[in-house]
Amino acid sequence: MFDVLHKHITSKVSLTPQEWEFITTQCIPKKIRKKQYLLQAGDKAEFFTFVNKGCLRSYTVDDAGEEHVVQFAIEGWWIGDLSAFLTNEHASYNIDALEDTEVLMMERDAQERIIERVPMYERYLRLLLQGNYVAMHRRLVSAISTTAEEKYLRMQKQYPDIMQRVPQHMIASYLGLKPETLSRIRKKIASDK
Amino acid sequence: MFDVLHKHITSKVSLTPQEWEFITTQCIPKKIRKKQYLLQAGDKAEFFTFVNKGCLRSYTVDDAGEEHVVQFAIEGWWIGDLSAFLTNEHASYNIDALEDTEVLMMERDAQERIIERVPMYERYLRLLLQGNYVAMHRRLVSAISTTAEEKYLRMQKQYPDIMQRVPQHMIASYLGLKPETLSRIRKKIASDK
DNA sequence: CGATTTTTTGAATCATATCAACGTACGTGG
DNA sequence: CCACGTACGTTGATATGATTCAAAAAATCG
Repeated sequence: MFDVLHKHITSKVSLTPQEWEFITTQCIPKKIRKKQYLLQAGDKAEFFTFVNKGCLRSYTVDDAGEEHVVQFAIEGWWIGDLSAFLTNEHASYNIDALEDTEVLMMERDAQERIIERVPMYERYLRLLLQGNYVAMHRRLVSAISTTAEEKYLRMQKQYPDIMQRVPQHMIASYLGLKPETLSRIRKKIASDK
Repeated sequence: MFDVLHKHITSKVSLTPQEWEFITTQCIPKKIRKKQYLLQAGDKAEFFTFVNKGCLRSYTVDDAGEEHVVQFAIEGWWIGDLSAFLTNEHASYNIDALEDTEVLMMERDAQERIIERVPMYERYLRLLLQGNYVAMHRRLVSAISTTAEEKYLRMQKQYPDIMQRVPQHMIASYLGLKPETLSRIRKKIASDK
């Protein structure tokens, strides 16, 4: 049940068995069926979520009613509206399941309890935030300064596992492209070989 | 000399006079002439910089030799290669001065000394990082899902002060546009009124 | 199996980039 | 302080990349 999380944390920091035991007491396991919401825009963002199995996606809806995928998360990823979680505000994203999914939910208070009891946990969170920050920055530079094809190739290289399991039109959305455009790019790449 | 920084920190957290005094001892004031580099890609990112007066910009250079402006910073802003600073790696950005500029430089060790002595300083940093994160996220969504004109208008709304003092082609670069395109957008907006 | 969603394809259109030329502002050395 | 050279911004013509709209083919779901 907690294997994936244990592996993830101990790949970054060391824990004593007691510390790990405590962390597990703070997680709320939950199963989510495909298409079900985990979080909706406007909800209080009371928790952050670790994916044990399955696949989730977060997205915003703009004024024109268009969905924009913000993030995908598969096994071993955290997902949530980080800025809302940190600032204790209402979520501006929706999160839903693209497959039947098992997650561990951690409430804000639970995070704080862990930080108090497990000194290395704060470092783990900082590393997580940093990694997130760096990845987002790369994505921003790519979004601003490359063509659609380059964006697609870059994503394929960086997240090959995700490409294989999420619908193509959501990848298009993540990249800021129209589904038709992505379809044509794929065709072109295939024929280039 | 330290007024701007004092105002900035105390707008987010409270400090005792002694704490503030200590912080000032950890800052290295420096003057930078227009066009001079503060940091070059490949340098060790040993410090983070607070702008007292003037204007700086950070940018990357891509494989094709094109510059991409990552950030501007005027009075009251921090600037640096945050990911390199946090991870203690080499900078991937350049930072140079767009005007004659006065900064306070803070080394990594200095930040750590302050964190030790001034408990609220860590919270200040966290708030800074969060704000940064949220702003970057908005910029990303804007980059992915809006037209050139919308990006320009959004930036004008969010950073009117910066628009007035940096060269137009750098704003274009920040937005991921060509200078000619930005010129035409401005013309169109002016005539729409 | 039928119904719905997703992907593909085509043609027309729109937004932005490119290339080239020109005018203007700017700062730099004489 | 002036004059020259370089940067910068604007404009026009054209090319390219991406979107839009419509429809058909393919995949998935119940």
